[in-house]
Amino acid sequence: MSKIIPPSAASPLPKSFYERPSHEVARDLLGRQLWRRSADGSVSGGTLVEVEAYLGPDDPASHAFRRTPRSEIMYGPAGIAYVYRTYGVHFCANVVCEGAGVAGAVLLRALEPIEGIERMAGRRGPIVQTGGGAVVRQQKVAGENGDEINRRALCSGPAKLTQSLDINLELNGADLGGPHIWLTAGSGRVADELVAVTPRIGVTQAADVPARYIIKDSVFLSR
DNA sequence: GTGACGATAATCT
DNA sequence: GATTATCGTCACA
Repeated sequence: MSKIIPPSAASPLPKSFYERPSHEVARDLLGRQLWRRSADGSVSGGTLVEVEAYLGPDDPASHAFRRTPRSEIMYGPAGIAYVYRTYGVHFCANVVCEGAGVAGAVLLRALEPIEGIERMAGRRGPIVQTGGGAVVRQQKVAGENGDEINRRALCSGPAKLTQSLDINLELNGADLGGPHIWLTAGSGRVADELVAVTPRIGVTQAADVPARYIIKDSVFLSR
């Protein structure tokens, strides 16, 4: 019996992958694979299908539009994670790009779940206690009697993705070469014919700038 | 299928 | 004190 080698065991992408402008990195991240090893040792992850590029002082939608303590990480070296909390209740995960001194990052918005799907579903719901004690019912991810998990409901949005993969503020600044979080080449750079670019979602500034890169026929996109 | 709404805390002005 | 790179629920069509 030969042991099956999971795709998460592949070598992490090199630092040089991230040391490029955000738009290039974003485009090239499609089809690559994101992996997360939780404290219990389990690995979850899958193939990226939707990302957004964020720039520096020229991009009003970017946190790095102003250089502040929070955005300082986007001005630092490439190849590390930038994780922040939004709306008081969710996390978003980014990949820092460019060289030290130049701000840039790519927001990871959606992926096709491949490994650790049961764990993802467990982290996603069906019921969660919020900080204030309120009980919030979440989108249905599994049937009443242990039916098949709805893989589309797990990582089809930036905050769903972080919840499914157990990504939180502890990972802010983490090296994307592992061991807690890493990216691998997947099946390689996806063909241009599969890629589309649209305006970014949910931003109020620069709302018409095309910077959202998607695998256009994927069923695992947000929305 | 669409649109309004609230949760909730870090960050910045 | 205002804003926010979101999500799930509800009402309605």
